[in-house]
Amino acid sequence: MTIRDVAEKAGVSMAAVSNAFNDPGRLRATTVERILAAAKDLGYAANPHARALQSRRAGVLGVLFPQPIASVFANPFFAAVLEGIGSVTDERGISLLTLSPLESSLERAIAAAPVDGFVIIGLDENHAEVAPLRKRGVPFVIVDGDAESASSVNVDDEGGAYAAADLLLSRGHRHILVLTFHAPPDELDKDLGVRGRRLRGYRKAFAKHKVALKDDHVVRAFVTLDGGDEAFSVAWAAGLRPTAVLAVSDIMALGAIRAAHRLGLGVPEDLEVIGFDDVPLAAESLPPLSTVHQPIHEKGSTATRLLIRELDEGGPRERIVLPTELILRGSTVAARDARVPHVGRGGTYRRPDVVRAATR
Amino acid sequence: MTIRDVAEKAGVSMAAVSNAFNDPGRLRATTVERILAAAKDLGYAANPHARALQSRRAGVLGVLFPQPIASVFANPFFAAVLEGIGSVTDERGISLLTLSPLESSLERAIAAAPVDGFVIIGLDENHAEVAPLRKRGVPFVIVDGDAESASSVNVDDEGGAYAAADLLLSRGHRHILVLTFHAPPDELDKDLGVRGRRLRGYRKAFAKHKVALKDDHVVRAFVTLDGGDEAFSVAWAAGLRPTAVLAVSDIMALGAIRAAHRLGLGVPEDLEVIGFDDVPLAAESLPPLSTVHQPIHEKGSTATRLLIRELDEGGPRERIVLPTELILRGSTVAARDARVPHVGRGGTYRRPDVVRAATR
DNA sequence: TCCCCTTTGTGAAACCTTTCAGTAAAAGGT
DNA sequence: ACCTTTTACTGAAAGGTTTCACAAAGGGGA
Repeated sequence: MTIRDVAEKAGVSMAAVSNAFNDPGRLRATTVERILAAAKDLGYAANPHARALQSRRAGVLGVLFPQPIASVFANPFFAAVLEGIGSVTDERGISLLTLSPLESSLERAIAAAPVDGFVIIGLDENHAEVAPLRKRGVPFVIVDGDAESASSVNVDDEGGAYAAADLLLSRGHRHILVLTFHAPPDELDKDLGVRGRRLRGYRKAFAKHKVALKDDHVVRAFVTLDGGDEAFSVAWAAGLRPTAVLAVSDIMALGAIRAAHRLGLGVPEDLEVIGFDDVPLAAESLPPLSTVHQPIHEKGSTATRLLIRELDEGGPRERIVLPTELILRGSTVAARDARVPHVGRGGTYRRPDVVRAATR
Repeated sequence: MTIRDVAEKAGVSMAAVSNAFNDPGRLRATTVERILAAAKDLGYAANPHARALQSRRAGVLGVLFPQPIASVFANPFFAAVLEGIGSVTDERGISLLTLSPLESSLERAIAAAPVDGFVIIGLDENHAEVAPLRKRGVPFVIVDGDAESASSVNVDDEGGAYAAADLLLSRGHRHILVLTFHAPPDELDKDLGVRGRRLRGYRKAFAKHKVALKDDHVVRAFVTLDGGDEAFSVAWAAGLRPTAVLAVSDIMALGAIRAAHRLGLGVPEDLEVIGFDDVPLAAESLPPLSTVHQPIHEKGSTATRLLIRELDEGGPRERIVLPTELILRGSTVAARDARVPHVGRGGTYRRPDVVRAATR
């Protein structure tokens, strides 16, 4: 079933058929009708590859994740970003093709992906994975990463992290466990990207308070519930006795809380915890997680809009930094509202008024 | 940068360049090297659309979800299926293109998707969305749905549901709230698909125990945490006082538990709850959720393997039904292990030994 | 030395659509 | 009635790859 069959059946040229679908205004209404009827009769559907080849538009955007798909779905943060991306592509009839590094040959997959552009998450522009894209001349936008030659969308990681650490240090904590991502293999000791910026924020607060952040108090883990759980458990088993936890990701913070509970620690009375991201789950956990809010959804939607604009009009590159905000819930002893939420069976749970503090 | 440029630079024909990449054995080793070097020099990357058009292979599989992307990610079940799908596509260097019904014009998106085949989740073959696929002649496999003309992968929904309801009824419950999906608009009163089969399983058990399942005890909700929460809350507000809950989805069951806690009910002592799916989260919740286990991961991987086989060799259609298994954890008073897990702050939580009972 | 078979490589068609320049006819202006 | 626009449509090129039948060169056996 090709466009030629439809053209013959309708007694018009192939060009007319093409126009009937893509620009019906150019044809007489009755002709359009006749063509469409013929197409329907024949069960014709345009070949997407041929269309993409000729029109240089596939109607597909690629999304490149920094982690294997399994952990991507394990972390609500990515789900939220994806949702933000989807909200924009959706209204334009654009589809999403997701790629993650597990793919046996990621480079090959990236090179072969039938997409118009890429949203890259958590990878710096000079990352190896980005090269094939540039080679192909496929435009991309980077979320949570630095870029010179492309647009990027980031948040004020450093400011948010600083605010979180500052609060804990101000409350007198001196043994704070910092939970951070595992470093990608190629940047083992550099503190690059999001991880680096958040760590830098913590460190700045430590410096301000003249408190030392010892190396053994900075532990790396997988960005999953289990990762946070294990990291805290291991630190505890190693004899560390932190009174507070700073995690660069909510999901890790939640894991740490789970471990703490298992070890008989009460949160927040024995251990105060502040995460990062403010994923939807953070407000629902027991206790609700204090965290650094970032506009995750907006991150995705903004990046996508930028990319589409670049695709459509060759719009200018932009470097966007969205604000963060410290949100105090039940996993810290709230600054203004000291009531500890009642947790447990049979009781009525009341969420304390949320305390917000913009980080800038 | 086209294949022609590379051919010129390497002093060979375009066909030779193509072969150098796709079938190097046909060329002398030194020639291949020369061509590859030229390609690298020029930064050549094959155009995916042209390749797909000619070779009739895009290296992309579509995944069609039954719900808007937001709720898809909100439900760990889909994440697990996707993971199963990904585990297979991954080792073959195939990419995944995800489509969900929110897309302004789903039909158009489906028709235009540059994919080789589709894994359809939770939609019956005669669903409107499937028509454009058939029209295009794109092969597909259906997960959690019926199909005559295509392969399908399902689980023993009815058996699993029966086992869950049977247990609750055997324990003497007479006021059981059943939580089910919202029906898609086009099958409002028919009990089709997964939902229908699970409901049928419940009903069968009720019949066996000669207990009436009243209409107002079957409530429909969104398949999210909030959906389950709201459904239970509304039922409670309407004066219903169930002593047990059967949910056709874990995530809804978890939502119901949250609502129950908020209403001051203890689970399992005031309310026993059994979900369906056994998503990873089910074992982690407080209390751990009793549920009907289904091999979610396997569902995805099996379907994908089937599809790929069909694509490669035109393999025969198959209709696969995987077993389910009732798993008793903390949200029911365990049959063999009556200890109620200690829940709450500061305590040590011990998971009771899991009790397993195959549904067939 | 002759014939046949491999090896290595080529030319051109095919894949199916969109687009661009252009034509024929109808409409509009004076 | 003649010229200019506009409308409605067409023919053919272009997009970049793979594939298929075929050719040239080299090798081996008798």
